[in-house]
Amino acid sequence: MNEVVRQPKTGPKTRRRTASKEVRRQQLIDATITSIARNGIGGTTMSTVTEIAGLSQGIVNFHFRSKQNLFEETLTFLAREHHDHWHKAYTDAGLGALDKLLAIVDAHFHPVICTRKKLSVWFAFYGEAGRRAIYRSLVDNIDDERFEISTELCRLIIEEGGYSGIEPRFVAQMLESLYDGLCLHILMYPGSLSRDEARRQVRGYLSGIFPKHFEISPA
Amino acid sequence: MNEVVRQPKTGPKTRRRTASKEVRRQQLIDATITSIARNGIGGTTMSTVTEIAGLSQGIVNFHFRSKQNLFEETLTFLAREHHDHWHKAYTDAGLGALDKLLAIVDAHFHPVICTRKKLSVWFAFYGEAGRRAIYRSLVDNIDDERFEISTELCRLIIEEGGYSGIEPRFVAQMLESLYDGLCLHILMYPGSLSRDEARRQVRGYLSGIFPKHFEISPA
Amino acid sequence: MNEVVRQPKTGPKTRRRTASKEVRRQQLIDATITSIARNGIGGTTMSTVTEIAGLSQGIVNFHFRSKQNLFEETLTFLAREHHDHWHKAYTDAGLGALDKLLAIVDAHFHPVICTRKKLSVWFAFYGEAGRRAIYRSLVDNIDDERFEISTELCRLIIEEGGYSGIEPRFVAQMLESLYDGLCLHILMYPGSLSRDEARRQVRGYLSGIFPKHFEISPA
Amino acid sequence: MNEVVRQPKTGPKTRRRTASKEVRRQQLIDATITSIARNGIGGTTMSTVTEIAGLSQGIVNFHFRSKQNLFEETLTFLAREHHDHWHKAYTDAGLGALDKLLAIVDAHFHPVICTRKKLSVWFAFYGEAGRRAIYRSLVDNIDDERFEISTELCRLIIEEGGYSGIEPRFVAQMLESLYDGLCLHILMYPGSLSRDEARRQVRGYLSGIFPKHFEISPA
DNA sequence: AATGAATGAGACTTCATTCAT
DNA sequence: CATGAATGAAGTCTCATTCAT
Repeated sequence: MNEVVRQPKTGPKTRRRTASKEVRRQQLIDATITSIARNGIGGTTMSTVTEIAGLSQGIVNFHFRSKQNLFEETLTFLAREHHDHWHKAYTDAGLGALDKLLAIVDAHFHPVICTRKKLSVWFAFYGEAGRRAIYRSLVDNIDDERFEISTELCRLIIEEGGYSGIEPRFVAQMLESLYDGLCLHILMYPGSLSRDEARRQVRGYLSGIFPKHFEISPA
Repeated sequence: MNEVVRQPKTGPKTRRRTASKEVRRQQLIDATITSIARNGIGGTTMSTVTEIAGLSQGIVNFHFRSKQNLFEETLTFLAREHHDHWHKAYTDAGLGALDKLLAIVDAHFHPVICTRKKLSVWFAFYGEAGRRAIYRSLVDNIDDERFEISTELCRLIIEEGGYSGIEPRFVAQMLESLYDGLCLHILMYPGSLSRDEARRQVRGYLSGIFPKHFEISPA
Repeated sequence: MNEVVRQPKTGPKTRRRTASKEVRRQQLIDATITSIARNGIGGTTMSTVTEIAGLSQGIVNFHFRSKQNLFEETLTFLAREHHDHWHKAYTDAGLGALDKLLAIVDAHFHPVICTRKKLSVWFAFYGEAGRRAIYRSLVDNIDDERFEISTELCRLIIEEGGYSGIEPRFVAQMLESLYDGLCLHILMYPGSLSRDEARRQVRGYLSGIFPKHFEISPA
Repeated sequence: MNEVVRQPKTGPKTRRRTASKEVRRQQLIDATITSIARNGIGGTTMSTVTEIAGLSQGIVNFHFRSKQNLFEETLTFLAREHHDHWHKAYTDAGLGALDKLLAIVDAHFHPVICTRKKLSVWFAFYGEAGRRAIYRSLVDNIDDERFEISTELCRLIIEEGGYSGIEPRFVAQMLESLYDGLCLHILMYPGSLSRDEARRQVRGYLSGIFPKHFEISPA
């Protein structure tokens, strides 16, 4: 009664019925970023994320263990992306210390990195005690690495220029604070401060500190 | 939507103290700040606040209309306190423009203002789209006022010193970003950056910009 | 406004049965009717409803959006049931106008329709300003339809019998008031007035108004 | 040290500093009726009542024992008022049985009695199981009295007119149902049915039942 | 007699997580 | 792999009642 020759539903080529694990994960991380930007991290629920991703409710707990984990992986993703970006810029830049430093500066305000969507996530983690701790456990080493590199570059620049009375760590600290302060302003007053103006602010600061290096190249 | 006639099962166990409306309100605002610092704004519930205040659950809705309103009044309180502080410093400072500007700078890092508890609240509002809008509606005019004053002071200083190539608004913008960036670092890395170091960072920046004004008094 | 990451403390103790959306909705509507009859609409809480339905607290907000919506859908269900009942009776009745009118009358006191449980719901909506408005927005068109049909039937009966001094709308209005008044008495004094006696009351009234039509068939 | 001759603060005439108990109670009952009409009985809180009365929160529990008691006293007040009204009309009416019956009918639709505000309270009590029980415990004897009187009047009228096939209790029951049904329509569709039309409906019914009695007196 | 701040039980609602399908 | 119905803890808010003043 059932002699019809059945053919396998899934041929060797159509075996992958659904997206691969990695694709799904990235899809959900992107949706999380979008949702945090749109609804805030407190207004971001499994529903908002999965709805933006166009997937079903329960899938987050399937691919990530929990909401907490989803958030951590989202931050990790952004941190890695950010790191890769400035690190590549730093590596690819010219040989001069200033060039390398400016490459790092510019990386912070690159259109791919310095998005209001992504800034929303960063400041979501800055905004709450518990998440600040998570941030530190996940991102501190990256921040430290950049700080050390920046400090060393400043040291070289100071050496090159024979500047006096300038502490490399002091400048590096200044830069880190400026990145955050300017990004906060970009996030809060979108119309009032553009990425490019922010970049120029930092460069303006550096040109004041290292005047000899900026005499020729106004950038 | 409920209309069941309720009668309290348990008589009052603790004697009730009656305090003036203003005292209770401040008590609850203080508890809110403490709770936000301790648990984050998302982890701050009516329970955490009233427990810290040593009062009963329902009292917040009695004195403030809602949790949302409590948060807004808390921010308003801090904004007013902050404003009064720097504004008084600005008024009381010596007649020189730089003195006034430095007074404003110092006010930002004053031990009463620049507490990690209070910073927690500020950055809680920076951390989420919805709350950023609330922040702006409540604090923008204060921020604007300070920005205008700082800009004008910079203009005067530039005029006095005959500095060239410096844009007053540029410096004022820089200062605002620095306040935020440095405060974020104080909040995130308590051991690594003290209020005093932060203050010195800003002064160091200004001494680089306005060297003539700093020749004699290195502060 | 809360964003604490929650994790259920207790694993699921009862196995979860998954039913179709429509089945669950009807189950909850039935439970709502039962609860309103038992506890009143004010004493009907999400707990009473879900307990009667044997389901968990949160399920009402899952299938209906809110308690308010649950109540509205419950009323809509009863209104539709009632309408379908009298309308079918009206359609199925013999060709005579009186037959059709009596069919409508009888439908009001049919054992499936005229339950104390269901009457409880109707009068719950009559009992409060806000709910009266909801009732009107949901049921008015049905009531209007019946009123128009009844009026037309009365007009035909008057024509047939050559009755004088009788206004069709007047009789229809009388009938509508009688339905409500009698149902209220059934609801309030269960032992004192049966559905059947109520039906006979209305028929008695009509036989007084339209004597010729009742000469032969006393019903 | 304290030899000043003190005079009593409260002279014999100004002793009553505040309104008498009865005045306060009535003030609160009136406010309760207004609130029930405006907010529904479920939306009526101690606050809505005391606010309408222009008094302080805690006063209800002072003059009435509880909210429940306030509601019961409000119903009792209305029941007594209603009873006094129709009973006086019944007593004052002409000697004829029909006159007395019509006096009772008219009393139900008197402008002082048949207010939407007051109807709101009646139907609030009809609308919920628990309150229906309270209604019965408080008002049943009044309703019974009126039913018996009406029945007796109908018996007399039937006797006088020599009507056949009419059951006095049947007519009395009809009248009671009509009162409720018509009042419900007045409450729900204010524009559509006036007190006067309602009164005419009942009279129209009676004129159909007792035609001989209405031959001469048309109104 | 009156006020109104305070209490706390309980209502509605949200939502992370689970799991039958 | 994926879906989405279901659970239940926890949060916000309301409000009858109490009682110091």
